[in-house]
Amino acid sequence: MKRANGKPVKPRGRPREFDREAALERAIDVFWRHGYEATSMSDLTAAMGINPPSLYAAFGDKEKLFLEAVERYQQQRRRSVTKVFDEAPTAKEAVHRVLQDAARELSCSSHPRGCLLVMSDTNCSDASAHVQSDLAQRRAAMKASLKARIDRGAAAGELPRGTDTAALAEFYSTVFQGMVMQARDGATPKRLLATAEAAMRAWPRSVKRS
Amino acid sequence: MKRANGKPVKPRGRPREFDREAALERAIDVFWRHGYEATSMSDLTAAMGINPPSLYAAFGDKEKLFLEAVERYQQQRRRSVTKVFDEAPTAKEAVHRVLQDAARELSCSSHPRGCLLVMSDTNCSDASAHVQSDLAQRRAAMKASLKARIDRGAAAGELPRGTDTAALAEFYSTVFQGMVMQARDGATPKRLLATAEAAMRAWPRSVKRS
DNA sequence: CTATATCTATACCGAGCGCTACAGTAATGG
DNA sequence: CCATTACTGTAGCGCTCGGTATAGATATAG
Repeated sequence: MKRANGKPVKPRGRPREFDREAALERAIDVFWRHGYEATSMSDLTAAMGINPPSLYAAFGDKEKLFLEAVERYQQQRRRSVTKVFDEAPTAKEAVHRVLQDAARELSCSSHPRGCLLVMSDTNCSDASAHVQSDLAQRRAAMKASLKARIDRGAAAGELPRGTDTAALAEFYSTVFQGMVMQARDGATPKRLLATAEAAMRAWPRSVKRS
Repeated sequence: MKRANGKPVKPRGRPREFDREAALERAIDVFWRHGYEATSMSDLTAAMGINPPSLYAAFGDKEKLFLEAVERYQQQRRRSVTKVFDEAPTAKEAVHRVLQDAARELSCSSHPRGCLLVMSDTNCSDASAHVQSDLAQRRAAMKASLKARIDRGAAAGELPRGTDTAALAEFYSTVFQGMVMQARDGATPKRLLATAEAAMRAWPRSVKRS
């Protein structure tokens, strides 16, 4: 909490006893496992180790808590993807590494299977339309950043002339989202890596037979 | 309703007034839109045009109704896929046509987006573990039948020696499931078809450079 | 110290959940 | 015609949902 001049403001009353960030991490885990609607407030309070009023005071309501969890989750993911995009020498190598990382992450045993951003708003009643559109926008942004990296490669002459970079980004987004669903069904890192390798065979090759 | 000897048994009391199959079709539509848990009994009775006791008498309970809806949905899908598998001259052509059909079906405006089998148990509480494992088995069976068609092509010499047909089936299942998620986010038939074409570029090519 | 602010825990709100008991009705078999 | 059967709609069961009012405790500011 800071003032407009940047100086931190000491909160007046009794300070919060639980660690807000740690509680948010617990919430991410529960939403990750069951999605937005199928996670109940009592699931959340139990996992976060706090009582309902503390949750509402700290996070607003269930929807705000979920969106904050999603934002935090996405920040972490974005960091790793951005790193790969920056460090990989070519667009192809960038996509390759992102898929390889995804294969490992999606099936990692230290957290729930799959991807919070892709899965958690799949089964919703009409009451959660706002959450659904928020996540859809985030997914669209992911796809756009992938396209931007591919466009950078295209501008560097890495791709055949006239390559449809939007379609290419769409294809690799599709493969990623498919890998998420496979991971949900228990796919091993090995099998996911094999799928990633197969997907890379679809990368456009220059037509050299002229 | 038939007796053991195959002779139809006339039901004794007052016959049901609504069309059981039509009601089941309506139920499929609702589950397709919202998934298993996010669909409420009142959603179902409203869509099916019947009252709760009629629903329970005809279908058992919510879980039985859902599983019957899934079975009927899958029967229809299986018919079309089996037809393509039988008629296509090669495994590659079979996979190609299945993906093209999927691109059209998944984004068809005459029914909900996406695929009931892939999506409807994504966000579940622990109470629906049985439904989840049932659907996971069905998805595994779909993948197995795809592998069987690819194996048939491999046996006919269509694929390079040593091709991992299980990995190939897994890859195209992954692409299909990814297309389902793209369709859920509003992908057009055109974009889905482009993704299907991209996926076909990953089909194994014989190494002819010797 | 007092006044204030915000924490904590308990207990509870109205609403909706999946499901069913009940009463009334209507079509059948004998 | 009557007994049987299973339909129909209503009304409500116990339970959980997301969310909150309340009361007591505790750390701050002045």
